[in-house]
Amino acid sequence: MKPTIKDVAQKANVSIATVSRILNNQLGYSEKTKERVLEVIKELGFRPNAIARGLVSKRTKTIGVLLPNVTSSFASKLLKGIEESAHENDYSMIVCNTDHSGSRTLDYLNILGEKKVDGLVFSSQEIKEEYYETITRLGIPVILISTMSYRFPLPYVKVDDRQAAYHATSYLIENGHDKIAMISGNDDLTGKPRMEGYKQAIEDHGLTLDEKLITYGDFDFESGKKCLKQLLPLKDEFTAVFAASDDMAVGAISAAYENNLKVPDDFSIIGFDNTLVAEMAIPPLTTVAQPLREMGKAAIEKVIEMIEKEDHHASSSIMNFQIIERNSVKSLKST
Amino acid sequence: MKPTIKDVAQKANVSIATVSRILNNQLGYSEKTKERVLEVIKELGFRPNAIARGLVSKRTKTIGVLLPNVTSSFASKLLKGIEESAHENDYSMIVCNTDHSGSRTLDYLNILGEKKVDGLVFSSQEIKEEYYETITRLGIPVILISTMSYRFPLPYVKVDDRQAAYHATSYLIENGHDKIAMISGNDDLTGKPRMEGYKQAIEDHGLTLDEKLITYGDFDFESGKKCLKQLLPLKDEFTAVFAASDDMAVGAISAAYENNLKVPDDFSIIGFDNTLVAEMAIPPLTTVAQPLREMGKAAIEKVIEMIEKEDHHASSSIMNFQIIERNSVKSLKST
DNA sequence: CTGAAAGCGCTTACAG
DNA sequence: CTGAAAGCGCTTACAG
Repeated sequence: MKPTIKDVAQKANVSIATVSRILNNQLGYSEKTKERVLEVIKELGFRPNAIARGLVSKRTKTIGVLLPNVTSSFASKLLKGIEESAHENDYSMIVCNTDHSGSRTLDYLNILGEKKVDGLVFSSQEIKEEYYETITRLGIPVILISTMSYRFPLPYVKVDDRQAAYHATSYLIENGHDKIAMISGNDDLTGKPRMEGYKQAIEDHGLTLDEKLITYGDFDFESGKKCLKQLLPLKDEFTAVFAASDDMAVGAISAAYENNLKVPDDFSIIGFDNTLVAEMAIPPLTTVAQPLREMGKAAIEKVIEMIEKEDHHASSSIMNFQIIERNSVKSLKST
Repeated sequence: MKPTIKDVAQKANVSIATVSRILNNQLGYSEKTKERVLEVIKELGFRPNAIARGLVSKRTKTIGVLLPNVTSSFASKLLKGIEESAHENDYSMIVCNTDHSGSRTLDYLNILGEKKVDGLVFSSQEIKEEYYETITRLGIPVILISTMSYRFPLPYVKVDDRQAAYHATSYLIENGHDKIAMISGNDDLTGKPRMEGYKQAIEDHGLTLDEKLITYGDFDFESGKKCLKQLLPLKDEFTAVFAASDDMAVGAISAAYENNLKVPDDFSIIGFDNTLVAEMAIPPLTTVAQPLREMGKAAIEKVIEMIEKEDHHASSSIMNFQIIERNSVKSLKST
């Protein structure tokens, strides 16, 4: 049997209260007993039972992470930042793939509640009323990543999508493109603001918006392919495309390749996120970078602060984006 | 305050034992009291505290998952299979990024032990003696994915790397390539058997092995680039390359692109894994598929069976690989 | 069919 | 500086 606190107390000739105090770096024991107890602990290979500890302390040192899709390169990079920072702070993470399903999300929320996670990180999904209700019922702090809610006042960590999209589009325009298509997301969360930024940039630069050139995907690779195929008949009406995610941008490049079109010779493309696939693409993808790792880190630090201060309010953070120039955008200026 | 089992017992006029029985679908209560209790539970919005439950039942319904790198496309796809299957079986997963570090791995193993996970999934890492010792000490079942150990008898789920590599290499040979370079992994786990399969295929087909054409990476994108650059001066001495991972294959394609070399015109390449990046590559990558999702699923099912049967022994599974033909290999036959 | 009680392995007042 | 005791929220013999 694995040793418990009782075993070490007995062997060290002290009460379990004393062992507990030593374990938790509290006051109330002599240096001598501390040494003795520590020695017994090592001797026995004793490890405190976090479950028992959690039951009384009401802290499990674990955080629930909800994502719509673990497989996306967006999630991969985010997860890395979250994991790193959680581990640094002695927290573990339970990761949940919601698959964008409402019932799955709710289901997970309840499970996470039963498992008494100390806090929640919720990424890239709209906060439905029912989610908000059950989160509130759970009574634990939440931080949103790459999403926010006007209705529900939850703190978030994100980039200003509208502004970032504005810059991405402007970048294309500054490179001499005046007919720009868009592969947009189909949601209100990030799809819409990114599209608005795109439209605004076109307008501000005195170009005319062509709604035909706007196409809607779901941020994934396949949808990027599909969108580009939709755009194909209109090939002569644009010279560049702005994709609302790297995965979609790479999908577009892939569909172009299938149709013997080359990027950036036949058209330029700029992505969004700066995930690993952006580097991996042929040609390497010019994109607007979201600092995914830092965002994960910031989110974890915020929840932990909320947990430890027992204050479920936190400020939100707008992180900086940045345009990473690689080889998928051709300048039309010098030609 | 959140309702406890006591609250529902009181309100339903029964003992907590009865509530517990109903909660756990045991025998020993009338249909009438069951209904009443269930109603109270709903009324109060009662959810059992999994921590308290875990303390007495010794089951937490959570599994620890250790991976060297969550960001890799290999891990992404695997994680998806693991998550899906865990959730189907009402288990949660704590994911741990070991970063290939021994101390981190050990650290995590201990934390997972303290948190009383019911089982462990350990992927893509060598089992060092100290790992094995602490795993044994924890007394919970483990399943290995894409790794195994001759010294320590732990059940695993993997593909036969040697055989798969043999087939990948043979595939190139059958397509008319007789000078084949390799971008190998630098470890004994999967790197070595894949290289052996490669060598064997070359030998069996009566070709001559050229050690100069073997180069060593660490399975990641960057190392694939680096390896291809090493191979560049030898460009005329091979027509195809076998890369031990898709990430490295894509890295190689990327480095080729930088050097104005085209795949598959200037050389052919076959990868290993069939992760999402293989589909995303330009050209789409021909590769030997590991059924990553199924492997994750099989692993979870095995641990759960071990957990529930309280028998820490399980059979290992060799999963089937498959060559997925896409566009990165050119046939030299018809030319 | 049902309840009282012990106990899981800890932490935390309380008392000395 | 230290210990006895209560209690966290459950499950599980045991007894009826």
